[in-house]
Amino acid sequence: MAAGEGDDSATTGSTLGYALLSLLTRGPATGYQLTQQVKAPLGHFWTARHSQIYPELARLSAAGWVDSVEQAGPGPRAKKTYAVTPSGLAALRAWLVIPPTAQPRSEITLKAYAATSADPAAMAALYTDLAERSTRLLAEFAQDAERMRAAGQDDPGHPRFGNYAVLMMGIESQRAVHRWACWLAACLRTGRPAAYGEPAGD
Amino acid sequence: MAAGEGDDSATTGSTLGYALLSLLTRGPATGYQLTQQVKAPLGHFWTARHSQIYPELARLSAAGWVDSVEQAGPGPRAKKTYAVTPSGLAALRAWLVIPPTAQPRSEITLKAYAATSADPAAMAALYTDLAERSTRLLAEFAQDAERMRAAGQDDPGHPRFGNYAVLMMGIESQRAVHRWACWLAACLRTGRPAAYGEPAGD
DNA sequence: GAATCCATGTAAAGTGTTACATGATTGG
DNA sequence: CCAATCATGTAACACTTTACATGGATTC
Repeated sequence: MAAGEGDDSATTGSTLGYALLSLLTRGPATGYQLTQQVKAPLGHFWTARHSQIYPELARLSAAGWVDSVEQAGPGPRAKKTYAVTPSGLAALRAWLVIPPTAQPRSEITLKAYAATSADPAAMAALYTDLAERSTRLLAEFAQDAERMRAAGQDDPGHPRFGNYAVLMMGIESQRAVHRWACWLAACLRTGRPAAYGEPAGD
Repeated sequence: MAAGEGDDSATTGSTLGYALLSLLTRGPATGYQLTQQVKAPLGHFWTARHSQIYPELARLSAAGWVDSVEQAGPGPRAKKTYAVTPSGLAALRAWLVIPPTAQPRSEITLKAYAATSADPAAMAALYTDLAERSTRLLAEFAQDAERMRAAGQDDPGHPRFGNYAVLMMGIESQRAVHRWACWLAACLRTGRPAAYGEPAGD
């Protein structure tokens, strides 16, 4: 430990840092490009704004987990293209196999918890809308999945297999949301216990 | 607007505030009791620590959305039992019918995005563990659901119908996680695209 | 010439976790 | 007597969102 620079294996990263490293394993990118790439398919399960991404890239760079090269940018500042370093990849690999503990947060489920306090018709409309939204998303995701399978991305050996895996989770989640929202809307509309799995006029 | 106190309908609450109001619609409770109650079934989709709950109760009280009565507590401070006020209930009802926009966050899905960067056997073990965990949770949730149905909580007219609705979402979510984790573990174990819906020796 | 995209950053405010701090009561 | 439960709070830190700030290049 001579100068406190370079690959210090004692450094700990944030989840956002590992998310950015994951994105950079697809290839070098600028902060701006990462901001776009985090939108899909990762955005269904993880989001970050540019205001969070730029400082985090600086931290990753200070930790020696990414390298950057500067080019003349369009604006007043230089454009920086980042790439993962070997120590960054090692850190990512170590983080990946740690079982996650974070609990999910779902505002729509929280609202269901208090469903009986609100107007039943308005709440039923909320969950009917949600069911429609999930139908749209499922159609969209199914198309994406078809395209990925055609490109061989459903093979675990493909470098972008992770994109396919995340999309599959999106499909499973939206199927779950759709079934639940249909059931809940039916309950609230009729005012009586509804059976599960019946689309009921959707 | 005379004194700046009482029910000021312009006040805006945080999601946590509405979560606490939702819990209090089940009946008056202390901050400590709310801390316990937020664990299940709501805890599968929303959590909060006591350090967040106590200050939020103070804010709700200042907004006139809850009332509190003090009793002699066991410790150095008085024990406060909170109850929702009519203006608090009105605020909750208004919030409930606003369509939520917050995106869910899932660390386990984020890790899947970078699955190909890690050791396949270690990653397969991670998702096999996840599948086992979801199996355990599903058995637990099924029992809870059975108990609730026996108590008539599956009726939208029951005051605790929301507990049942949240539990149903828990069941749907865990089913989705189970199918996905089994598929992903099979992919990583065999190194080849796996078919969906086959439990594959679980 | 107006809008959008590319591209980078900072500041302030809000939300959430971990740790600190106190003390009575109950059961083993 | 030790541990857990009941019961309430604060402080410091980490994470996230919203808003502020700049300015070139491209397209309508």
